[in-house]
Amino acid sequence: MPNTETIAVVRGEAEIHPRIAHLFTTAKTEISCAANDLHTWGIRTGSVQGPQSLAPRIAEGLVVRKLYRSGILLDPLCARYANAVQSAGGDVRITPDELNETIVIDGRIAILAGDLSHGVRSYSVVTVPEVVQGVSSLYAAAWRSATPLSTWDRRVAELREMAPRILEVLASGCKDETAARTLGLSVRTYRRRVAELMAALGAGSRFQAGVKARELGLI
Amino acid sequence: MPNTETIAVVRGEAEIHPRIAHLFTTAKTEISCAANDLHTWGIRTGSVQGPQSLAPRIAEGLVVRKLYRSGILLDPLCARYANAVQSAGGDVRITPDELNETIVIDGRIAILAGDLSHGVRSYSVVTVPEVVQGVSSLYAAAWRSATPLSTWDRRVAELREMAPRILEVLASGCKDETAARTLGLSVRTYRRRVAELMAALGAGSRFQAGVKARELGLI
DNA sequence: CGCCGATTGACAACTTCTTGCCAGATCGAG
DNA sequence: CTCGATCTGGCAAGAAGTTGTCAATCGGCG
Repeated sequence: MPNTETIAVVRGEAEIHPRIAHLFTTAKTEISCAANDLHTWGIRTGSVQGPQSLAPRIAEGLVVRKLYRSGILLDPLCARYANAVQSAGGDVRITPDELNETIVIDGRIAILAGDLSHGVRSYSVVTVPEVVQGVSSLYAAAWRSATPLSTWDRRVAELREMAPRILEVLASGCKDETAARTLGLSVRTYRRRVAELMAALGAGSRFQAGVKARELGLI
Repeated sequence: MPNTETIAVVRGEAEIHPRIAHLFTTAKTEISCAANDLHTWGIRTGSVQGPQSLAPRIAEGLVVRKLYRSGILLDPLCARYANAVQSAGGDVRITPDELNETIVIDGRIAILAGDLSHGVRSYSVVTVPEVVQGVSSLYAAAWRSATPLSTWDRRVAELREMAPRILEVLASGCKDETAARTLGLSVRTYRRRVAELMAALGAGSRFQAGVKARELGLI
């Protein structure tokens, strides 16, 4: 077998981001991407070109699918990016569930993001047909159960506006009564907002919500 | 006035870490440092030399004072580093309070860490005598109210060992009863450990604890 | 061997949070 | 102008978390 049909492990963003950028520019039929945030695949850092650059190729038939966690919609920058992908002709869906961060290119190459180890993240670049097929199936399943961006964005647009202030008072460690007063809301309404934030973050406890908010750079 | 007596603003770690490294090697009488974590001043990333390199100069009379947040002692690497500074002849104190991250060199230069802005941190490098004096005074006040490392470390040594597992179940979002069972503890004991963690992190709510744990890289 | 200090687990009181329900207010469409 | 939809705030029930107290256990020390 040609040695391109292997699994390569790449360590660190400096290594993986140029490869992704290259793969994105050479993709012919399909780019499918699942991300918990806009950092993993070099989008936030600008390592990958803006979605506008894909528009002509989408018009020519390139299929672009982006699957994101709902939590990222709480960040105005991320929300704007996701909408830009949609405007460029890409298809964007949102899920509240934790995602296995994945990229599939042309049904032939799959990139899977591993765990952080000593501050460095590993990525597996796979070209074995059976493995790529399996990863594609998993992606398709997650895609099917997700919700269109427009539906989610309508829901979180207002929440996004007040999310920074809510997260700030939550992160200050004070009680709901104090937080509500600080924001000029009733306790009930404040608690509604917190519940919405937790739902958007996919968090089952306030501790978990704090961790996720921090991970997403919302705090 | 010589233009060295100014305030310079430096943006980004790549800029500030080499300067700090240089200042550390040229310091004559005193290095005072306050850090909320071991990342801000380039310690965790290795940009600054290990504490052993200071030992000969400490023996010659260089005074090294390090003031850290109690939360960092939950990280074995950080705890080891702090103890190494102490072993090298430095003086290390611990506070549960939030710190204004500062370095003072020879009572003549002060470096203050600002807030993150768009993922980049600003640092102010100050040589104006009056300002440096004021910063030194603030540092001294925080130093006086802090506790020796040995006292704190005795307290958190056992907590440090089980902190990863506790933080992991906390971050999973499950209830205390479930978490306790997962760790093989009673609910009361689990809650004692969580309370100790929150105290070490200086957190008043679980949400705040989640944020701080994530910031410290404990999760 | 006995005593003492530390720790654990059970129980409980209290606080804080989660969510449902309902009345009233507001706003937009017909 | 009316009506329906939506949101807010108050109230409340229940769940989850916080902390105190006490009895039991264990290990170390004299």
